[in-house]
Amino acid sequence: MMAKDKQIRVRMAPSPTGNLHIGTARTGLFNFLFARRHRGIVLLRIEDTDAARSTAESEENILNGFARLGITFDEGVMSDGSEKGEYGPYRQSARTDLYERYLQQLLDEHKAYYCFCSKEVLDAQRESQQAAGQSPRYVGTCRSLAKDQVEAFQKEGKRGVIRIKVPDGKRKFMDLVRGEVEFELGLLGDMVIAKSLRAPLYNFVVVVDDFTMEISHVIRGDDHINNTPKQLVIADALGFSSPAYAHVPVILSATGKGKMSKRDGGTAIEEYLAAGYLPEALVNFLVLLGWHPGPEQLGLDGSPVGDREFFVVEELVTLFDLDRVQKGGARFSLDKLNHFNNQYIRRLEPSYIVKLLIDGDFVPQEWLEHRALLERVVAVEQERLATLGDLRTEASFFFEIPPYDPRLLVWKKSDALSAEENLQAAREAIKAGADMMALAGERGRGDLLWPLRVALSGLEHSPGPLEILTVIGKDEALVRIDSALDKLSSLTTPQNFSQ
RNA sequence: GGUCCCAUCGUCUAAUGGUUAGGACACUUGGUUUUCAUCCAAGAAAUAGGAGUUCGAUUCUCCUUGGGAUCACCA
Repeated sequence: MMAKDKQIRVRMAPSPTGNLHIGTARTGLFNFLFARRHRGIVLLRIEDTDAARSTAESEENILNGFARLGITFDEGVMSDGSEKGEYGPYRQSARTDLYERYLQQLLDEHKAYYCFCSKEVLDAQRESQQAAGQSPRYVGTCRSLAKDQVEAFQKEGKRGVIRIKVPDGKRKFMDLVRGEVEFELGLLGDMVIAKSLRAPLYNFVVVVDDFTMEISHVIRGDDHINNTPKQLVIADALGFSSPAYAHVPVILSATGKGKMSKRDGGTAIEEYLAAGYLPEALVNFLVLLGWHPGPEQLGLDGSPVGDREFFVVEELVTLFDLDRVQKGGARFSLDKLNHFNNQYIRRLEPSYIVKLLIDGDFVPQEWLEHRALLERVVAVEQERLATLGDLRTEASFFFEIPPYDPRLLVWKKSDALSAEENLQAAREAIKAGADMMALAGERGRGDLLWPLRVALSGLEHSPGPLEILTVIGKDEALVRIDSALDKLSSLTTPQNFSQ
C-alpha cells in the first residue's frame, strides 16, 4: 500500500506495435482523468522492449492519437516524440542498462537462474499439463543447475533464458476496482523474465519501471490482471514496494463475442477521427464505457449531475474516480457513439465546422471554392450528420444535382400534371421573390413543396425546399426547376400510344 | 481445460434491505412537417435460475448457469 502523502503518479504504457487502440485510448483517458482529479502526474512510457514488433510509425500514431483526443501527459514521451521529466529515459529500449543491473542482482542473489530447456520440451510439458487439467507452468528443471553446469552450457554456445524463482503460497493484492484479489503462486511456475541480460521481458521491465518511476497507481486494462501476481513476485524479489492497482474492464465487441475487434467498426482511434468523429464526442462516449458519475455529484454548474450524460473534459476531471468504475466489461455501441457525435456536431458553429472539414479533408476540393456556400450547407445539414464524413454524401446535391427519375417529381397524392403546374407556379414565385409558404397554403403544401423539393435536390429524402433555396440561391434554383420541368414534360406529353 | 473476474431493459447504466426499479442509445406508436431527419408526446423493454439469511432480497451469503479475461523466450 502506498503512503498517503506520496504524490500520485500514474502512467500510460502502450507498446508501439500497432495504432492507438480504442481500449488503450480509454485506459489512457482514465489515467489522465485520475491524475488530474488528484492533482497528480500522468506520464507516458513507451514499452518497446520487443524490437522486432515495435515501430516508429506505431509510436507516432499513438502519440498523435492521444494528442488529438486531448489526453496530454505531464512527463515521459511528449507528443512530438521528445522526452520530459527526471525519471527517464521513457522508452524501455533505452533503459537496458538499468534492467541489466537488476537482472544481475537477482541472479547474484539466486532469486533468478538460467534455464536451458528447449522450446520443444517446454511445449510438450505445457500440452501434457493442459491435457491433465492442470495449470500450465514450468516444472523447474533448471532451477538447481550448478554454476559450472551453467557455464558449460554457455560455453557450448547455448544462450539460455533467465527465470525467476516463484515462491509457494498465496499472494493477494487490493485492486481499486475489483477489491481484494488472491492468487495461488504455485500455479505460476518459474517464469521467464528475460531472454538474456540485455533482453528483458515485459513483466520484468514493467516492475522495474513502475518502481523507479515512482508510480503510485497502475491503472490498466483488465487483460493484465493475470500479470499482476507475476509482477508482484518480481517486485518482492527485487525488494520493491508495489503500486496500487486498478484494473478497468475491457471494451467488448458490439457484435460478436469477446473483445472489441475490427469488425465492430474499427479498433483504431485514427479510423474514428478519419471518419469524422469529434475528439470531444469520442472522449464523452469512451468515458461512459465502464464508468458513470454518481447522480448526486456536482457538475460544473454546481447542480447534481443526475441523469446527464454529456460532459466536457474539464468537468470529467472533477467527477472521475476509480471507485465508480464498472467491474464487468462494457459493450461498444456505434449507435451511441453516433448519437454523441451528432449532438456535438450540432453545438458547433457552421464556420468552425467548415474549418474542421478543411483540416480533416472531409470534403472534395471543389466544395472549398465556394466557402460561403459550404457554410450555408453545413448550417442546414449539421443536425442530420452522425459524422463529419457523412457530409460528403449527404450534401453533394447542393453542389451538383444528381440524376433522378422524373417520376420522383410527382407527389404520391398527386399526378404529373399537377407537379408541372405547381413547379411553374413555384418558379414564378421564386422569380418574384413571393412568399412560398403562402403559395403552398393556397395550392396545397404537398402539391407544391414536394415537386419543388425534388426539383431542387433530386432526392427522395433531403432538407426542406425552402432551406435548400436559401442555400443555393435564386439563380441556381431556377436552373434546377427548369431542368425538372424539362424532365416532367416527358411524362405529361405522351410520345406515342403504340404500346 | 487451469486460473482470475463479472452478472439490472437488446446496449451503456442509475438506485434501494421495503421504489410505479430511473435515465440514455436503439426500437414501436401518435403528433408537427412536403419527404427523410429534427422536434414533441406516448409505449414496449431488465434485476439469469435455485437455495439460504430476513418480517421483507433485485440488494447480503452459497450453488448453478451464462459471459469475459488470461494461460509465450509478445506486450
